[in-house]
Parts: sequence; structure tokens; C-alpha cells
Amino acid sequence: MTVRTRFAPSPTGFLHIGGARTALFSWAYARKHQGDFILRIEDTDVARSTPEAVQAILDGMNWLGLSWDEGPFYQMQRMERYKEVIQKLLDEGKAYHCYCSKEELDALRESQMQQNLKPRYDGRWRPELGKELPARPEGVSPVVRFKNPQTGNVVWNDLVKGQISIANEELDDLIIARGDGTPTYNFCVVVDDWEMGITQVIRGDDHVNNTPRQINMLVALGAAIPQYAHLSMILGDDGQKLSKRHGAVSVMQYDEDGYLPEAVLNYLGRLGWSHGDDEIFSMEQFCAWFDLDHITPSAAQFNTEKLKWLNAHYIKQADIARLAQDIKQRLVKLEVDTTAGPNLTAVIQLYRERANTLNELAASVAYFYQKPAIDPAAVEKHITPDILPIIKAMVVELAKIEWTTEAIHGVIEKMVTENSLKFPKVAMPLRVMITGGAQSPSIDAVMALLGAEEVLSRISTFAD
RNA sequence: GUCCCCAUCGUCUAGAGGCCUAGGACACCUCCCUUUCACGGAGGCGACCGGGGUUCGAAUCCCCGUGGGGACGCCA
Repeated sequence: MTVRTRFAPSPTGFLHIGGARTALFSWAYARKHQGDFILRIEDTDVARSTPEAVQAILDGMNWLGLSWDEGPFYQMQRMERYKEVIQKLLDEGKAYHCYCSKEELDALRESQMQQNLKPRYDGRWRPELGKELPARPEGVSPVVRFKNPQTGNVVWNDLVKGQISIANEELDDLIIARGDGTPTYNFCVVVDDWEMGITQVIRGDDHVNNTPRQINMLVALGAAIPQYAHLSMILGDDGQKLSKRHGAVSVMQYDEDGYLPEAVLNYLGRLGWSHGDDEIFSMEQFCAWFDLDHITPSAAQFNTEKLKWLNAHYIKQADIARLAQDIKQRLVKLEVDTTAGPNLTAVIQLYRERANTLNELAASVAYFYQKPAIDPAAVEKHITPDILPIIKAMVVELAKIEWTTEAIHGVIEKMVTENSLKFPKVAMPLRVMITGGAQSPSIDAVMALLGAEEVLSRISTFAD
């Protein structure tokens, strides 16, 4: 049987890091087994679903490169089918109408809570042999409830958490269609997972408690039961739960912040899953290795530092033309014009090993295209009065040479030797004059790239 | 409250009863490299939640406790 997995987000917000990992794992599982990965948009909550959110999710998936084989399917477009199945269940006596008002239900829930009971529907409209149902109230459009088994246990072997068993006594007759006839989440999931032939349901573990209900419905429908793999959640950097109010950001924010998608993917792949001691792997490698056996059942805390480390790694590996393209855009946002000035590719080559993010890389390279911001502390420390005459002498020498790194290096070396100095004594003030600060790659290489005219101009503002 | 789940360095994790004096990675510290800062290299610090069992032997299996999380919607 071919493997078929799905990612089924509800379009009530962007694709966040937890959803992205769920999608990644589902995707990788399908890839690993030459199966199909299906994207399904669960938009039955009309009040909260938005087309913008749908687009945001699609954008996130595309940025990460998680491509789907089927879909996106939209549940709102499958209404007729859900209603047919509900009618079937009704006809077979596996579901029934319930005329309880929300107020009644609230009161019931409250009194159960007060008695320290698990709040649940008491089955007052559940038809039973020889049982007399309440009189139907006027003008109430009933909801449809699924007739859940009342005895026995629902047991499944969760591919991540192991065997889980829940007593049917803990469950109640859930609503599968609202008063207006629209089906609810738990029901749509069941119909879709069934009809889309999903073989492995990989999802967040906030769905563990829905699983027994879904299995019961699948059984009632005579459908095959898929395997389930429940992923534990991802906590924020501070160990706190991620929520819209706290720490949950769109994966696209990582793009904004200068992370490469392959770094995010690699990081997410390693968060809650392992392949021995392997830390760095391509998606190709990940798909070949991925399995459900090595997923950690406990929650994982997100660690931005480690993501940065991976990002730095991938910046070093990335195709230079792609980097140049990207950095150019980021410089535009910083209002830096790269059309004049040194070759951007060469500049990036010089800097790529020093950056954790693309934003850092862009910012650190800006001084090649505009006058640098001057760090006063660096000026005070390195541009001392005693060195100025030597710098001035060096300017004269620099004017004579062919403008290459080697030749520039030779000039600095010459000044160092002639004045019996250490190399940094000359290099540091130069660095500050040219880059504005005390950190940069080899100053001779920087000078070579920047060009003689600009270098001399920058020096002259300090040494004239 | 009820039910379900989880528990190894600060963090992500390896670990399938002896290979564990518990391994790797990020972070941190030291040293080396060096033209500053990074990169890179070599070291270092640092953990099996507690208590009972089972066993010749437990990080690993079982029970209890503790702690954390999730679920209990005409949300998904």
C-alpha cells in the first residue's frame, strides 16, 4: 500500500514553526516511502478562516520547498460530501439529532465541573431502545451528534508515543454537524482522511484526545484506520509555550530575518528527531533517513543560537550567485545602492564566513557602497597621533603601486618594518579609517576591493 | 477537577538491560591559528527528577511520588 500523508492546517493564521515541522515530517515520511503528500486546508471555521491566511500558509510551504502531490483541498468545497455522510450515519442510526440549547449545555458543563467530573454531554437526546426522548422544542434547529460507543476502550499504537488507550466512558457523543448543518472539525477530518486514503496521520499531539473519537467514527463508517503519529509541541526559546501572544512567528519571518530555508529545514528536522549524532544534513539525506521511530515524545525547546549556527554553515555553503542576489535585495532595503562600487560577489565572498544571518551579512558589507558609520571608541583607541605621520607616508607609497591585495600588503609591511612596528599597529588605524570600526576581514583585501580612490579618500578624512 | 501524555548536560539530543567512567551538537570557558573580529583546530565545564521494585547487572523494564504539558467547544 502506498504511503499517503497529509498536512492539514486551518487557515486562521500564518504557518508557524510548529506547523512547519509537522509539515516537514509528513512530507519527509511520504518522500521516504515514495508516497504522496497531500495538502488540505481545514477551513470549516468560517468565522476565523481567511484567504490571507491560506496564502500565508502556501507562501510558507513554498519558501521551505515542501511541495505537495495533491491539493490543496479545501474542506469548504467538500460540504456536500460531508452532508451525505452525515445523512448516512443518521439513516443507519449511528448519529442522532440533539435539540439542546447552548445554554443548557453550558449549565450541564458547569454543574459537572462543580462535582469534579469531566464535563461532557449526558446523552439526553441519544435514542435508546425503550427510552423516551424529551419533547422537541419549537423553533430549534438541532445539531447532529455521533453515537459514540459507551463501553470498551479505544486503543491504538501511536507511532511516536507508543500504545495509548482511552476508555469510551471518557468520551461523549460529539457534535458532528452544527445547528446550521455545517459539519465540524472532527467529522471532516474523519471523512477526508478516509476518502483521501491517508495511511499515516502525522500531527501535533494536541490531537491525541481527538484520536479515539475519530477512530470510533472511522469504525462506524467502515473505514480503514490509519496509523497515527503525534508530535509533541515546540516551546519558545524561553521554554514557554508558543502562542499568538507569545513568540509564535511566521516561518516567513525567518526569511525576513535572514535565515536560509535549508537552515530552518535542517534545524527543524533535528528538533525532536535524530539520526545518531548527525547534525547537518540535506533534505535529500533527511528524506532518506527519516523515520518515526526516532522522534522524541517529549516537548522540545526552540534554540535560536543553534539555528544561527546552522544558518552560518549554510551561508558558507550557498551558491555565491544566489547569495549575491539575496544580499542585493537586503541592501536595497537598507537603502544601500550597489550599482556603483565593488563587485558584490567578491565582497560577499570576503564576508560570508563571518555572518550568522543574511541580514548581518548585508549590514556588514554596506560600507563598501557608502561611507561607514565611525565608531568613536575605535578611533580613540587606534588612531593615535603617533601613527598619523606613518599613515601619511603610506598614502604616498600607495599611490605608486598596482592596486592588488599583494601590493597593498607589501606597502603595509614596508611601513611596519621601516618604523619597527608590529603589523596591527598600522593595520588597525587603517581598518578604522576605512571601515569605520575595529573588525573586518584582512584590511589589505578590503582595500583592494574598495578601490584606490575610495580608500585614499577615506584615509584623507583622518590623516589630512 | 477528570482523562491522556511526557521526564538524560543551560538547550537539542544519542542511548532498545552489560558496549556508559553516559556519547555528540549549540551555547559558555581556555588554548592554538592570526592583521582586528570572525572562521577553523585542540581541550574544558556540564545531565540520567525522587523513591521503591525486577535482575547477577537498570539511564534503559515495572510501580508510586514529584514536576511539566495537553485535552475536556455548535474551534481546528
